[in-house]
Amino acid sequence: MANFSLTTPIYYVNAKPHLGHAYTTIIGDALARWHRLMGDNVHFLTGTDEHGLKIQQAADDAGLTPIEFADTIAPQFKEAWAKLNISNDDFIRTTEPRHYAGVAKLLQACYDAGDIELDVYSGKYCVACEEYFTDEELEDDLCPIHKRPVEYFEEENYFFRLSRFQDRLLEWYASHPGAMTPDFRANEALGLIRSGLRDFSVSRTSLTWGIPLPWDSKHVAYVWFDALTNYMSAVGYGTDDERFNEWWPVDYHLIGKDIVRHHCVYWPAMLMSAGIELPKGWGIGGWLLSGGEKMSKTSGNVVNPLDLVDDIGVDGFRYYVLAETSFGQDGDFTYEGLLTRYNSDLANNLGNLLSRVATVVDKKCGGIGPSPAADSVLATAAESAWQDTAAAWHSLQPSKALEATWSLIRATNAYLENNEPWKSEPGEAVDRVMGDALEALRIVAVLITPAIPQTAQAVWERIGMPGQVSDQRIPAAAAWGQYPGGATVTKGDPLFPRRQLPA
RNA sequence: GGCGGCGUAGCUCAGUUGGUCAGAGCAUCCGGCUCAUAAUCGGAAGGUCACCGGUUCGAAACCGGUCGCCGCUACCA
Repeated sequence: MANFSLTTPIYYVNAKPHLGHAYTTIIGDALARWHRLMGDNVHFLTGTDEHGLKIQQAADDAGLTPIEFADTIAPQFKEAWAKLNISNDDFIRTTEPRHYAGVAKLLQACYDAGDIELDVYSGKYCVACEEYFTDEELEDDLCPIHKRPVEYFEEENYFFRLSRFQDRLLEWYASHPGAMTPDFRANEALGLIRSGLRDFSVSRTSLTWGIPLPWDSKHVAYVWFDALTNYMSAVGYGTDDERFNEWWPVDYHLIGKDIVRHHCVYWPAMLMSAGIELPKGWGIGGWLLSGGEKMSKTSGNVVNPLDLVDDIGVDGFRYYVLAETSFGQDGDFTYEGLLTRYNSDLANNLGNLLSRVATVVDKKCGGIGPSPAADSVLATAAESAWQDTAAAWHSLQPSKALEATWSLIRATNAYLENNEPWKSEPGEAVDRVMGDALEALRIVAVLITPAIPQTAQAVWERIGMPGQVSDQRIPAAAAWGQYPGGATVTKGDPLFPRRQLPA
């Protein structure tokens, strides 16, 4: 059994879970479930990033200590993922002891390698923000947030000598083509490296809410060494070498396009310095916009994913997110689009297919599902459907995977039209057609498991299959002809009641 | 400014290395069916493949140019 591990970014606890978090996490979950279906031993990691100035400030504002504050937000992410049916195997918080151990170990390794050195960070600093700004960010030399003059400050920081890694990074990526997906995002990342790399600071003395440097406790690790290291500390780096060796390197880091630099440039350089193997892959997603714009309170387009789950169901939401967007590209969430997808694909195609099959089996076969024919024309449709579905998941294209699966649903609807079993008297001819349709639905149930697991199980049970569909294994379970004659087929309420589009 | 990408049916987009490549889904219209959630199946309509020029026996696809749009360009989806 092969190991397959993947990660989402860890989410900063200065905000509650929103549509963007849900988007990346759902894609990760579907991919994790696909690999479990393939029989891989999967480790799917997500978590929360809890250090830093903003948390310290937010905690102060709330009259809490930083950890008390983080303790109020982190559970909200866990609850959100539970509600979205996210099957993460672990949830790491950067405030956990195991993470402290991992960060300390990585920092020490890079320090020992001579790639972390004391230097002076200088820049223009807004006292109100307690942040540095670049000249581009300043507006007429004023802080863009407070509109007040900034001061020139110098601060003693430890720096990671990223500038030493430009050639090594380019060489590594050249010898690992396809590591970053999709290609156009990979090109952007390579462009960043070619344009020259500057050292970056890895510590602050002005900050207290963080992990102290092992060799100089006056300094606290600054964001990147802290956050990125979660991917390793979660699987034992610094605490359990055996476990770490089992799970590292990770197969895929799923990330958003805005953190490419840190994951595809900083992170591999840090690992090189420490003498640790690099990740095998990066999946770089676009943003899920809302009504064509990035979500923001001011434009009033903020979408709460949990509200949508209440409205359209967890699988309705998951399906929409996975089917409507092309991974890598920005997607656009619209409520109309959500309902249109739901009606056409889930209610009309899949849900209605299940309904009509159950009814005909009830009327013509006494409610007992007949076995399929080995030479059904649907067998070839099923074969190409699962192969195309598999290929799409493996190239990180959920929307294509679903499209491929849906081709079998369409073929099955057409098959029923061509044979019109409802016109025939009960008998062998009808049994054959309905057995084929049920077999197609069995395979569909398997193939939709990663995307819409709850629905997959419901279909599985309605057609009378025993046990958990998630226990099925591809490719064996995708092979034609396994629906056992004699199973009880259940008519029931529509899986996806059609929804009225708002006028 | 620099680097990169895009402009194909009303909409969202597929179109490997140039030769049935002019396609899919949704939407629209017509017809069939009535087992089914007014669902489904079939068919039709609709595109000078942004524009101009070039290479070629042949280009949506290769080259040059024009117009338009977009992404990335150092701190967290």
